[in-house]
Amino acid sequence: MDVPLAHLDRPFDYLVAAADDEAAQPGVRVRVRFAGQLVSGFLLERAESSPHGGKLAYLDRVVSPERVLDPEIARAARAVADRYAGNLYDVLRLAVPPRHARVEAQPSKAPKNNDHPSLADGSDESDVAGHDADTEVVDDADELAAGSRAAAEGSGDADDEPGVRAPEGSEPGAVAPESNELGGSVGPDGPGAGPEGADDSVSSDASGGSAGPGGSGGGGGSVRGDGFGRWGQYVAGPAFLRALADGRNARAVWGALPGEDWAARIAEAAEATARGGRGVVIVVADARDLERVDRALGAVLGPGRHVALNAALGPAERYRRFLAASRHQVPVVVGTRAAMWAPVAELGLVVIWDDGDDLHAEPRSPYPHAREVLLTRAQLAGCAALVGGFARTGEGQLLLETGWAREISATRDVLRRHAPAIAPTGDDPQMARDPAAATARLPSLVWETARQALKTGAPVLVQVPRRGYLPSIACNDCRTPARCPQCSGPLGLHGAREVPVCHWCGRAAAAYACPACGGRRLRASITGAKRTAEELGRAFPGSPVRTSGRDEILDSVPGEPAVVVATPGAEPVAEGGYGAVLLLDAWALLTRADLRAAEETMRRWLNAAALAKPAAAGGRVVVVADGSLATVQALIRWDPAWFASRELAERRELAFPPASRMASLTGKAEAVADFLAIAKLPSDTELLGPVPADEEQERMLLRVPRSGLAPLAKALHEAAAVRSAKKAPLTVRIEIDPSALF
DNA sequence: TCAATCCGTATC
DNA sequence: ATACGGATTGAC
Repeated sequence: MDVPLAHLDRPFDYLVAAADDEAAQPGVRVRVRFAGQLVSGFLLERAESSPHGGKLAYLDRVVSPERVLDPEIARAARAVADRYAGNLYDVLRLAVPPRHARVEAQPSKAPKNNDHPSLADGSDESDVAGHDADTEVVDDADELAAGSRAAAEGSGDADDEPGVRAPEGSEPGAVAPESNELGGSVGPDGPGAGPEGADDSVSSDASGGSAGPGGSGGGGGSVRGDGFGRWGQYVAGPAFLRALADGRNARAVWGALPGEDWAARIAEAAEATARGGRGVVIVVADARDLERVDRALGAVLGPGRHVALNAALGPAERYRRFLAASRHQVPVVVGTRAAMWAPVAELGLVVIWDDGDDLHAEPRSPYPHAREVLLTRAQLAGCAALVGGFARTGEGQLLLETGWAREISATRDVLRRHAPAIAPTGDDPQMARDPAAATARLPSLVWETARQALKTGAPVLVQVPRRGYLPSIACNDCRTPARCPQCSGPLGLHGAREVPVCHWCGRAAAAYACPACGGRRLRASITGAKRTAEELGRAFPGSPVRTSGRDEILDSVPGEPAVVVATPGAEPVAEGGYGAVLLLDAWALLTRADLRAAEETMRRWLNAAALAKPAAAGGRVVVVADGSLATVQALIRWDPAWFASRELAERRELAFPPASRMASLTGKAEAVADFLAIAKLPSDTELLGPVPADEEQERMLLRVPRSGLAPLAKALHEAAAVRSAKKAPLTVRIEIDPSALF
């Protein structure tokens, strides 16, 4: 029910009048009288009786017979709300788009074609008009128990509900189960799910060699193909597709080859799943990626078999496409973040592409991340999952290390055939010190590489940093980022003060000395250097300069000589691939005041470098940085797996997420203090802070071991419930896995 | 002794 | 949030 109070975050039972009996099915929107006023809600479940002692009221009305809340979504939403210490209704608001009555009434013409005149829903009959509940049948009125038990209160008592049985310690919401057997074999078995849950998921399968000899990674037409097509280039690729077609719940983390037409690969995976009679949900980060997958799906599936959900759609079109999925007229849904909640019949596969992109983090309470939502759905539904990207996140690595998922990647051999030649320029202190005027001093390798590429008739991509990164500090001598000696949080310089202060715990590090070299002097990091790139462009008068950035993003550029200047995430695809990719943002990226700085740098570099031609076709990548840095090493060798494993190991050592889990509490100082006084935090909770936040607020960070997230989330939600029950005037914002950790 | 008010608690 | 009940206070 649409009440914002944490202590009312549970189902309530109502009687159903005989007139509503038919329409009042699980999943419909309802209006009920609650505490004297009419509120909206969803009907979760019908039941014969209620455990509620007091008197029951009648459902005020069924808003519409459309069953917009799929039971699978309802269960996942409850799990996600629990994981994020949020209210179920807040999650449902994200999951079910606002109703559009006119669209709902229109004959359900499926998106593009769709022939069958759909199920004849006698919806004309079920008008929601007048009905007086009171008179008629008081006694044999059904009662709708809104699932007191069914909603998987997670905690409550030990009586769990059949569907949500999960192995001990392997909370679906948690990114990776603590303990687990072979990937997926322990997953709960949905009611009519396919063959017995057994799956040896992606067994290694050496049949990869038969890949098409096509060579060039460029998006050359043929998408369809022989057997497993391009998936054959990956170890375990064919096995994965076979598992999808057979309806087994294989789960994989996929590192795409440079130049890969990844959208086509995803479409093929979707097609295999749909061929096996199951549904697919695909989530990508932005509209450009969506466009690519949309096209690829159209090519592979044919018309009318999928819908694309885009945040930019108007309410009517958005609801129309949602209904197409909800009414099971299409087996495949692709979209940006909000599509993570798309209902499909018989969920068989969830896919997320480039899960490190911060657009996957939902900005509305309770701030669930698309990867977590999709993996929770996969876990609960016992279906397959694919986490793909050129880069690999710490979370992706964790899925592999815990055995929850298997790796899909190419052998070094295959990789070598696809990768561009990548080289560092070596550290360039002048560049670092004075980026704005550095053009003349750009390492000659950069110039040479660009010039040669243009000469061969290919475009050149220049990746430059965006402005406005948070200033952080690093050792002036060796540039090791300065971290708090107490809690390993990043240090920053507040105002003109000279003493660095920890962004996390607020402690001043007066006597800071660099742990790497002992240096005592600190320097602020670089901000932007766009001008550098513009000057660079002007240095090649023969070639046009095109820019792609926040204001105007280019989808693609032709395969002709041009200098393309782009900020991370806005790089256009080049027809036939870029002859050269120049990465000029090393220091700005690497010294960012974010604990994910290195991972994010890697992701952006790989995403840009993946657009280059293979080395054999002349593709070159130059990164302006010191080749001895681990991040640069990983790029040169195109080894995101090595990098992610190293990164995760380091985070384990420093107790950073996802090796540990964090939550943040933000609010007025008194409110945060009150909250903490009430909360019964698990004993292994570590408190960091408080640290000042915006608008006279402060922020407290809580840290627990990775396996301890569920109890922490529960404790936080309970504390919020106590506070809302006693009408605490000042609110505290709870964020689990806060995205901006600095 | 009754009525107006305050506080705490439940809200199906 | 609101709405209700039971306790409390104050005036007749």
